[in-house]
Amino acid sequence: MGGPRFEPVRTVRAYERIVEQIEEAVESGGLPPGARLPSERELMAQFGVSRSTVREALRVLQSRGLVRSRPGDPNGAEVLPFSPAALHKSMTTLARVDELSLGELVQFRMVLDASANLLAARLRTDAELAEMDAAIGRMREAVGAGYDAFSAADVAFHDAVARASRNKLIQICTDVVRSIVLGLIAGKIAGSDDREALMLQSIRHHEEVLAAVRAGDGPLAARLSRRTMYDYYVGYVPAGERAALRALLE
Amino acid sequence: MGGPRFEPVRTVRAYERIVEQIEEAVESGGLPPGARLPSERELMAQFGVSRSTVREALRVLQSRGLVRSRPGDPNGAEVLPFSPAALHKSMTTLARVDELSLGELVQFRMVLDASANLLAARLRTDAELAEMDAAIGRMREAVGAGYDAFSAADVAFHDAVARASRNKLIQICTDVVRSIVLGLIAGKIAGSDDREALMLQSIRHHEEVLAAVRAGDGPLAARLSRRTMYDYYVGYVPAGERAALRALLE
DNA sequence: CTAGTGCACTGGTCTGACCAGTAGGCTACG
DNA sequence: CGTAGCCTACTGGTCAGACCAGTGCACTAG
Repeated sequence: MGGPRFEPVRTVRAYERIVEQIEEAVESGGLPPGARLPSERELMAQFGVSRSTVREALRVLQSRGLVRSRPGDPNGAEVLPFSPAALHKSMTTLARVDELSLGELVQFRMVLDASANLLAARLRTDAELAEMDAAIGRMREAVGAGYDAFSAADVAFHDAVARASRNKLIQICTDVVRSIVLGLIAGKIAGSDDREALMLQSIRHHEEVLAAVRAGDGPLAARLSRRTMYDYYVGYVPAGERAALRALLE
Repeated sequence: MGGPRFEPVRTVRAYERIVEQIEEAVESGGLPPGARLPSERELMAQFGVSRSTVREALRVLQSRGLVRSRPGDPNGAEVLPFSPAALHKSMTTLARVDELSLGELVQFRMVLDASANLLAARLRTDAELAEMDAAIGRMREAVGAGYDAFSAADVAFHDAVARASRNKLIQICTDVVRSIVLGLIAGKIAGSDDREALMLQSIRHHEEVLAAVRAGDGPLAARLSRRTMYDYYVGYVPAGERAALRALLE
C-alpha cells in the first residue's frame, strides 16, 4: 500500500456530457421553464458532436421530464417546469417490477395522509378549510352520481389537506402514490354491492377528520385519517397484509 | 354538444413504441433481471426500424434504470434489477429546480423515520434489534473517529429500522431523501465546534429510540425519533422553517 | 494443456440524406 | 388597404451506411 492510489477511469459517453451540461443549466436556473434550447443542428455545432449524439442526450432529458420537443417547432426544444411525471414513472415501475404490494402502498398513503393532517391541523388557513369543506360537499352530491365523481371529490379533499401541510414532498408523494393505488384497484370497484354504504361511511369519516383539523387537533386528525383510509381500502387488501395496516392504527 | 367526441390524435414516435414494448416485457417479468436484450442490430431488424431509433429507445430505458449496455458486450444490453436510482434522480432534480427547502426535506425524513419506528416497534425481529444495537455501538466508537464513520453508523441504524418496518416504499424513500439531505448539508459539518457534543447527544437519543422499539412501544419510538432528528438537524435549518418542524413534535 | 492470437461481433459515434410538419413572410386577390 | 392563401426556410423524426475501439471466444502454436 501507500503510493498514489489510482482509481478506475470511468469512460463517459459523449451524450452523457451533454445531458450533464444541459441538466446543470436547467437546474441552476440558467434555463428557466419556457426557455428554448437551440435547435439540434445548432447544438451539434456547439457541442462539436453529431446529431445522433445530440438526439440521444435530448431523449434522456426528455424522459426525465426536463425538456420537450415538437417536430417543426422553429424554436427548438422547450424547457419544462418541473413535474413529478418522472417521479411517478419510476415509482410506478417500482410498483410493477419490485413486487410492491397494494398493502404497502396503502400503508404508505396512511403515513403520508396522517402526517399531512397532523401538519394541516396546525398550519391551515380558513380558505383551505373552506376548500376541504367544499370537497366533502361534492362527495355528498356524488353518492348517487357514481364512483368517478365521488373519487374525484375525495381526491380533492386529500389534495387540499396535503397543500395545507405546506410540504411539497408530501403533496407530490401523496399524488403519485394515490394514482398508483387507484390504478391498481380500478375495476374492482364498480362491481361492489355495498358501494353506497362505503361512500356514506367515508363521508362521515372525512367530516370527523375535517372537524379535528378545524379544531387544530393534529394528533386526532392524524389518527382519524389513518382509520378513514384503512376502512376505505381494507376490502381490497389481501387478508395477509391487513395486520401491517392495523399496526398503524393505535 | 352531443355527437361523437373526438379526441386529439397523439402522434407516437417510433422509439416510444419500442420503449413501451421493452418496458412492458421487463415489468411483466418476461425479461427478468440479468436477461439480455438482443443486440441493437438485431433489435433494428425485429422492430423494423433503423439503429438510431433503436438507440434512442435504449437511451430512454437506460435513463430509467431498466437496462444497461456496455460497449463490446457480445450479449446485448442487460436487464437490471430495479434500483431506486431513477427515483433518486428525479427527486434530486425536484429538490434542485423546485425550491425544495432543507426544512421540507428534514420534515419529510421525520415523517418517514417516525413511521418506520412505529411499525418497527411492532414488527421487528430479534436479529433486527441486534443490528440496531450494533449500529449504535459503531456510532459510539466513531465519536472520536470523525464525522464520516459516525454518519455511516447512523445511516445503518436508520436503515435497520426502515427494513424492520417491512415497507419497501418507506425504505426507498428514506434512502433517497436522506442522501439528498446529507448532500445538502455536506461541508457545513466539519467546521462545527460542538460536533462531539452533538454526537453524544445523538447516541443517547438513538438508545432511547431503540429501547422504545425493543419494548414494542410504537408511538413512543415514533415521538422519540422525531425529536432525535429534529435536534440533530435543526441547526442546519433556517430559523424561519423551524416552526414547521416543531409542528411534528407533540 | 496452456498462452497467445485472431476474428466476429458489440456498442459509440459520425456523416449525410429524406420526410412531414410548422411559422412567418410574401403575394395576389377582394 | 386588408386578408386569405401560398412558399420557403427552417424544425424534429427517421433512415441508411460507415468507422472505430473494445469485448469474448474459438482456435492455434508452443
